[in-house]
Amino acid sequence: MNSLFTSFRRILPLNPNSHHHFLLHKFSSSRRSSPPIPIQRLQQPPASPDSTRHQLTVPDFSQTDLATISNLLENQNVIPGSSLESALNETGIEPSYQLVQALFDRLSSSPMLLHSVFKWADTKPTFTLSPSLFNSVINAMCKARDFESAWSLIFDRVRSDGGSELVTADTFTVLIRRYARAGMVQQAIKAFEYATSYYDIELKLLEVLLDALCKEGHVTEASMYMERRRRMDSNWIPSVRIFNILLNGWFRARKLKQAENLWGEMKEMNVKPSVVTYGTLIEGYCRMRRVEVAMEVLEEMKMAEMEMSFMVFNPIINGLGEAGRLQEALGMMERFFVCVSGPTIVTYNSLVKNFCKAGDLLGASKILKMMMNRGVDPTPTTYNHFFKYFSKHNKTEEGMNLYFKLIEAGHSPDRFTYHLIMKMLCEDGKLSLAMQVDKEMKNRGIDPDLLTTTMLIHLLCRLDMFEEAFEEFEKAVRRGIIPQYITFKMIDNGLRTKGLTEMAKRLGGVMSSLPHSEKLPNAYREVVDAQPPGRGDRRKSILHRAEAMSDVLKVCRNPRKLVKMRGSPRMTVREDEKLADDGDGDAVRVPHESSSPLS
DNA sequence: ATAGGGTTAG
Repeated sequence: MNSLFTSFRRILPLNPNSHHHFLLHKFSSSRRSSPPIPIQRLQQPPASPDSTRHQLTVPDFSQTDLATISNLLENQNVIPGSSLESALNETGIEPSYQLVQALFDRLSSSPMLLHSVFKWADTKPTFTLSPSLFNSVINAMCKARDFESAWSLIFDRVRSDGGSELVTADTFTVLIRRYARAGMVQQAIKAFEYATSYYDIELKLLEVLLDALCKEGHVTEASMYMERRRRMDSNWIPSVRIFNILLNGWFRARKLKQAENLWGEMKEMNVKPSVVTYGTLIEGYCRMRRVEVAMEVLEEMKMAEMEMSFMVFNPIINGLGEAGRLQEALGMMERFFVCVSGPTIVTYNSLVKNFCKAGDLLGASKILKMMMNRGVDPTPTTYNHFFKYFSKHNKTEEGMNLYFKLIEAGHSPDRFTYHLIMKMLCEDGKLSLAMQVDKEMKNRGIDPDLLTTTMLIHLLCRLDMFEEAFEEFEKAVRRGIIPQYITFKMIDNGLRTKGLTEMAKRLGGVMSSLPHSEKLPNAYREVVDAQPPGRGDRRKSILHRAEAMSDVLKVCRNPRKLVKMRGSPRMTVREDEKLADDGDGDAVRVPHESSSPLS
């Protein structure tokens, strides 16, 4: 830290007359001690609904058992299930609720192993299957797209009269949501119809069905299904909840016209809108950049004496800010103050963002002061908006000033903060600072990633420091990062031009040991073909290209979010192999037909 | 987990 600070002063002498020096004092006023790095992690298995019910029972699964079985499964994964079952029996391990649950978590991608484990546990007399464990088997099977096994499990447990202790409405909820997620709309509907023919749970499940379809991007189908039911029973009036679900679906799909039609229909049918309805409308209109209309809805809501909260104020304040109407946004916040919930961190962050976007840093820091006076602490998101501004306008010095202030005040920058800072420093050619920030980022527990590594290496190339670039390249690979092909090419070209063929060969060796594509952005190929590596403005455009490319490579961690944003023309999502499994274990969508008993 | 609920885009 100290060396970083000194070198910073050497490279960028502090300028007390900087336009943005007022920022220097803002963040430090909420001085607090640096939060300790959490060392201990929870050792216990995640609590499940069933285990919390018997809180006093000693956890009944040992890590050794889990390891033994995991090991067994790994070595058996090509041998048919029957032999696996006997192998499991030979271990002599008694299945328990938690052990089985833990195994399911590990097996979510392998339906066959899942099935074996389930059968192994299920045949033991000491093992009793609870409804929630049963549903989690169903869930795991469906997640692995083995709907057929899920159905056969259900049919095994359903009595001839259709009743069952295990098969409940929740079971079908799981099934329906999973079908919807897999894009199998017809199967989702069939599952719903099957369930409702046996159970008296139609209303709740209908909501589940429509909600699942809407959330997975099938609003039209959801809406058509509702219409069909209305035609079947002309007296039927859909619940507010159903209207809300569909309204939300239309807005998510950015179909304003349809949303408005439904809203009209709702009024025609005298279905009284709820707070959720108003919230959905307001948020929806704001997202469609129709703040004006959103504010009309707000007035209507007031007339209806509905309680107004951050659910309606936040989108409007953000909408006004996005439209550059910052004074009105502030005015709206005044109204917000008098309501019970009052402004939240989201409100302040949104205002800070839009003041920064408008280039009004003074306004932004006033918001900052306001929020801290009200006891709301800024989050990394808050100050990232400032960094965004500094990075965009090449205000490296101001950016670094802010960075040091934050560190001194005990704040913890996040990954995005470091991305912005590194971008700023690399574009500005501040090599030694960039190297040190990179180091500090590591020390603070944020692992360097493809993006920061790429920026750093490309800077080295720009500075004709190809040997150092190679060194960083190797380091990155050792940390498990696969550099982009363009990065390799840049170093390779540089080394060859400098006559360092031996090093170039080593570089080539490292690269070919890595799985990689050989695609290059067009802009790069043009430049390289036209002129050998050198300095000049066009080199800079390469850097920009490379950064843009690595931005694209950022993987969305949560597939649900992709689904949420789907249909938005302003969002470009590459639905390719990069969208593979994440923590939740949801598989990539692949069109796939099921041969469930219903299809 | 699921009726809205948030985070940064040219």
